[in-house]
This record gives sequence, C-alpha cells and structure tokens, in this order.
Amino acid sequence: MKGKNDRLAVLRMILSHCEVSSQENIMRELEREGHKVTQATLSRDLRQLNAAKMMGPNGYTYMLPDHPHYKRTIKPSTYSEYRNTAGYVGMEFSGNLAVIRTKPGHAGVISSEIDNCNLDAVCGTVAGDDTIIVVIREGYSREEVIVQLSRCIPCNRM
Amino acid sequence: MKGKNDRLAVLRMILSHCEVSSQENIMRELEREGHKVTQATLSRDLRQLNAAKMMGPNGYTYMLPDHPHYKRTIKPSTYSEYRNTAGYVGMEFSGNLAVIRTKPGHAGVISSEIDNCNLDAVCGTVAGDDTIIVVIREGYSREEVIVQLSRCIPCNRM
DNA sequence: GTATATACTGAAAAAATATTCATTTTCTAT
DNA sequence: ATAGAAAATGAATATTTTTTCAGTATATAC
Repeated sequence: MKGKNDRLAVLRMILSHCEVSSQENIMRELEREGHKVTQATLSRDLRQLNAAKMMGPNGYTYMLPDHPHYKRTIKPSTYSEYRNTAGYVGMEFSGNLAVIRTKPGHAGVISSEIDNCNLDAVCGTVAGDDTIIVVIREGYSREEVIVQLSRCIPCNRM
Repeated sequence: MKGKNDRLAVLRMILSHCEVSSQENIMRELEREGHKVTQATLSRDLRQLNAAKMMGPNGYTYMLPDHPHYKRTIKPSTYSEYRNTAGYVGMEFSGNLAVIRTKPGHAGVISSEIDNCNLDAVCGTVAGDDTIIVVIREGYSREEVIVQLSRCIPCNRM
C-alpha cells in the first residue's frame, strides 16, 4: 500500500464516494487512508485524474469527469473496506452483460456498492446469492466497464 | 443589450463557443461584448450558471452543464412526482433488455405486475431490490415495449 | 559501481477564485 | 411618486489552487 499509484487509487475512491469541496478536505481524507501529502501534490494528482469541481446537489464538489453527480451519495470513510471487498471472486462478459461471481452471500453487498457508484457505463445490476448481473450501458466498451468498476471493487485481476 | 440577464446570455454564448481557462479571460470577452464587470461579479455569474472548470482537449476550460463533457447520461425525469407514487424511478434500454429502476424494495412488486400483464413484447423479467431486467421478445420495438409497459407502470415517456 | 536522465515531492510564491462589506440599483406595495 | 425590501455590484479582502524552484528519490545506460 504505497507509492503514487496507490494514492491515486485511493483518491479515485474518495472522489467517487465523498462530497469534497476543497483540496484541504481531500487532504484530510487521504491522510486518514495513510497517504499524507501536501496540497501541492494533491493539486497535481487531481489534474492527472482530470478531476473537476462541479456543481452538485450540495454546492461545488470535486468529481471525476464521468460521474453523474446528481445521483451521487455520500459513503462511509474507510476506503480500505472497498478495496478489500473479500467477496469478489471473478468477472466475465457476455454480450452486453458482465457477470460477477462472488462468495456465497456476498452478491447483495457488492452489487449495492456498484449501485452507489452510479457508474456511467452501468445501467443497473441484479444480485442473486453469489452472482451479479451487470447491464452495460450502450456505447461503453468492456475496457471502460472494467475501469469504472475498479472504483468499487478490486476487479483489476481478470 | 443591458441588464444582468443579457450579460448571462452573452456569458453562455462565450462559454459554449470559446475555450476560456480563467475568469480574467472571460472578463475580457465579456467586455468586448459590451458587458464590463469585475471578476467578483463574474465569479457570481458563473456559479449561477453552474459552470465548471473541466479538463477538455486543450486543458482546463470553463464549461456549461450541457456541454458534452459535462453532460449526464441519466436524464432527470420530468414527471418524477407522478412516477414516485408507484415506486417507479426510471427506465432505460440496452440491447434487447429494458432496465427499470425503482425505489428500494419496490422491484419485486412492480415486476410481478408486469408478469401478470402477460405482455406480448416481454419474454420475462428478473427483479432485484430496486432494479428490474425486462427481456424483450424478438421482433418487438422499443416503442412497442413502452406502449405495452405503460399499461402496468407510468413510463409514458423515454 | 557511477553518471545521467526522469519522476516525485514539499515549501514558498504566485495566480486564480470566492466572499465580505458598503453602496447603488431595481423592484414592489402602497 | 415614495418608502422599504430585495437584488446587484465593485473594491478590498480572504480563501483556494496552481506553479516555481530546489531537493530527493528512482530508474536507465554505460
């Protein structure tokens, strides 16, 4: 858990789950997750992610450019939880669907994580007990789906 | 050409036709159009238009919310009050599926209503907690699906 | 190994943006 | 028309964000 890439991953998580209105706020969240940096570095990180400060329901907040802001919800603070979501087993594509396999009983939790992220590339999800069906929005590639899903679940491994 | 509304109209024009990266730049453009204001006023105008500084092809520039880069993929519903009474939130098509979003817990009720209607255009449905997947029978158009579904749910539009 | 180049960072300075405060303008109801 | 309320504005100030600069770490070639 170190290095710039890790920090950017955590930063993505923060931007997807929190309503942050200044770099000072983000700095505090980052530090809580074990990434202490100065505001100068954070400014550079945000630029690298193409983050923008956009008007949301509660005033201007930082967002990733493809995030549907008016659907956004505030989430708890420990991003490590998300990254360690131990229930994830694997993912497979079929047509315009992605099928995620989880440990028994974990599908509901993980699918609501995905729902809360309101990913552009995802129309919606349905969860059984150990399987989630993710419907891909038209016009989005599987690569893009993987990129966006990785904000919610550790699907970097395929 | 006077008054605040005129100025906001000109400002909208500037934002949708120019690549402006700072309020100083916008000020200059505004003045060229006969609207000389201070940066303070411009800052307030931009907030009123919900403008955002986002990463575009040539670096960060101010954009209006209806700019492609700023645009949401899920459009807010015009008839949200009416629809909310039935637990229905929204619907979207993807391939041969229709994905219906509902209030939490409402998916089961609504999907069994659809099942009971035995619509020609629908092969079947699967319900999660707040999402229903409707599989469309081959040979039926999306318009026809909307027409038939509107017998069960208030999906008049979209 | 050493040297050279490249990426990363913090501290401070500079630039950009938001807000406060006092004043003026515009609107509304008599 | 006039008083009072609300909106709009500029100047100055405060806050926030970006950039500069110097130093450090990391990688790469020899």
